[in-house]
Amino acid sequence: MATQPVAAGRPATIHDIAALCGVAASTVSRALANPDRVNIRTRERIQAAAVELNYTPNSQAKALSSGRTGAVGVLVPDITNPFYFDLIRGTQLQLKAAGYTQLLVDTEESDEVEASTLEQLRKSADGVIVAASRLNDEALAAAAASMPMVTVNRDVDGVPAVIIDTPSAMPQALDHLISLGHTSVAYVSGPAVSQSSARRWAALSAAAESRGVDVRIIGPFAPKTQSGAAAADAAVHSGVTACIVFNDLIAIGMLQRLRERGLRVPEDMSIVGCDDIFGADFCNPPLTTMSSPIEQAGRVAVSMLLAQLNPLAGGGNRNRSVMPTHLTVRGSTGPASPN
Amino acid sequence: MATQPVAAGRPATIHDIAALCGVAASTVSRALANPDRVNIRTRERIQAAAVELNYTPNSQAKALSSGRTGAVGVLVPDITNPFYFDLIRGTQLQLKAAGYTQLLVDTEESDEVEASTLEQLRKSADGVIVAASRLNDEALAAAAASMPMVTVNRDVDGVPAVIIDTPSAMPQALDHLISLGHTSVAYVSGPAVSQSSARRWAALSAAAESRGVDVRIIGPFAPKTQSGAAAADAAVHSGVTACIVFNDLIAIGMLQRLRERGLRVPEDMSIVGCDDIFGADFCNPPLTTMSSPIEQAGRVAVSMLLAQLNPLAGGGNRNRSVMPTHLTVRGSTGPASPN
DNA sequence: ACCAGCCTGACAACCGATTGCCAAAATCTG
DNA sequence: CAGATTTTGGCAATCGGTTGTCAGGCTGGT
Repeated sequence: MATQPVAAGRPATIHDIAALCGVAASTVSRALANPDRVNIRTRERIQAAAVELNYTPNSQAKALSSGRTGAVGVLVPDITNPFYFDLIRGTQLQLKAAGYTQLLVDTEESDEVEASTLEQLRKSADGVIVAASRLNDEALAAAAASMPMVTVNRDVDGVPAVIIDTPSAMPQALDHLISLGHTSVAYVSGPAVSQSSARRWAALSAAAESRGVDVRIIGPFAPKTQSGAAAADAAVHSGVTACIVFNDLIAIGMLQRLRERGLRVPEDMSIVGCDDIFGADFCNPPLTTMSSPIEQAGRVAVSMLLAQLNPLAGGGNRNRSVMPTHLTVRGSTGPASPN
Repeated sequence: MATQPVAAGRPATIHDIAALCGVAASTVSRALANPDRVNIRTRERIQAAAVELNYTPNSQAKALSSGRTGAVGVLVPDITNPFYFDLIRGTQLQLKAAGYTQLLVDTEESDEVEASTLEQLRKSADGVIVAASRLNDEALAAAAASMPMVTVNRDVDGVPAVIIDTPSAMPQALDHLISLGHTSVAYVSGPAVSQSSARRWAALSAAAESRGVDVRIIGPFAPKTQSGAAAADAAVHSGVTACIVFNDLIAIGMLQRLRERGLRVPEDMSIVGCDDIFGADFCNPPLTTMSSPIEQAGRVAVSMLLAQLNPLAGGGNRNRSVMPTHLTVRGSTGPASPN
């Protein structure tokens, strides 16, 4: 089939179409962009020519003249953290559906990388989705003021956010442990700059107070399985019989460490994770954890961002969306040892 | 601190600098791009002004006029497959170090999505890294001819490739099983269009032949944990005592299924995975698998691509790089049951 | 048939750089 | 000190579109 234009290697431009149809380039631009600004007959000729020449608009040129880039940045602190997989997939799907390109950046848990990335993206993206930002509130608010932004798991005044409501599952988790007979529980905290960790701890300690059980905090720990060893040792040393852990990565690392030390889970120590990441269901023992619709969170974040970009398109401009979370009980929690 | 230019919201352009320094825009461009084309004094004035105005070049404009976009596409079949995490991180780090932006795309295991993505990237990226392509050889070669490309785990004539040499570890794996007394082994194959799976099977069956053991192939199976159930059932039904599995995802799924069915690993069935992904070390039992330096593979792929983009920069233009693989023995393999 | 007013499409400026070409200036040479 | 050579920096075209402005053609009303 000779559908390919005989033309040279150079891809077709708007000018080629114009020449072929005997009209001006601007007319071609209009015919393709806002079709009713152009006579239907001309338009059809142009569209036919565009198809024949296998025309695809040059996105750089479009971006340069229109100011819109058709790209959205997605910033995550650590690409290799499974928690972000589903989030990324959610944003990717929704962005693609809307005709946007996703620029995925791993900010390496660093506020500086995050800040410089945002600065760069100001010019090269129409907006950004920032997951688990490591920036302080001022910096984040400033960045949000300079370009459309949606945060995930980070609540800053005036910045639209998708919040994965893990704190609300904290009482559930605590009650679960209490019902198993635990009275002394540790919260294994995440990075000091993580708002998520702070919120989880706040919710947990409030719940503990109202129930009259002893909950202490240990940490902070980096959100990696490797941190699990230190966390496990700290937990054992603190004498608690159960831990609620900032995230599954650390929790899984703790599982491994406890096993190494000859301690049994859940007989000697119950562990509750957070996020229900890939692996939480098949680690040993399977991890009791808090689950939420992460991929959906990604999709919602994109929708909220697009609503900012096209204010006209209506759709009640929510600026805060909360994703539900629930406790998923598996094998890593059990009755407190009679001790 | 008032480092910020008093200037309006609009970010500084090359013209602002030119005006401030009383030179032409082209001079500014040169001063910043190839500094020795311009008098050192002028250059310093310009650089100072650039700093003062907080100038950052507009990447679209740069791309439009220079033809180079400063972006590299990275295509993976499934973002949520942990195998690609380290690869992605490797490419990201190396690309960032070289001043490139990574455009990460999930092609959803679909050749069509892959093809259309490549088409789009032709205009908006300087090159692409294609991992585990689902395209046929002709389509891939054609795409490679139209833009700089490096493949990962895909060998096509004339296309530079990084090959993760899992096949070379197949004899190791087989010998490991033989030494444990297994004489009847199944290869659990991956997607029919996966060249990796084909190569692994070829290596395995060759090794089996030379050793006189019985190896059969079952599958194909999609590279997801969910496929593990069907794979496990098929393996059990085939009567083998050990499986070498296309990848860890399927292997982990099999572990779960076998447990559900009341079969013990490794007592009733030994399982060898492939890739040593996140989770392989903490699943139950920990998975014997084949490991390679995946992140390094990503970095090498980028280096090879950059070598294509800047041919001058020297650096022996290899067009094929093989990453070593070795067997990592964990708990999922054990002596064959006397049966 | 005449004039107002709407359609249509062309012209040209512009987005923010890069780059070939050329002239003025500075330096070197004899 | 004149002529040759090298620097240095400006002009203007170009990349591929978008968009404001405007003139001419067509329509309709009277």
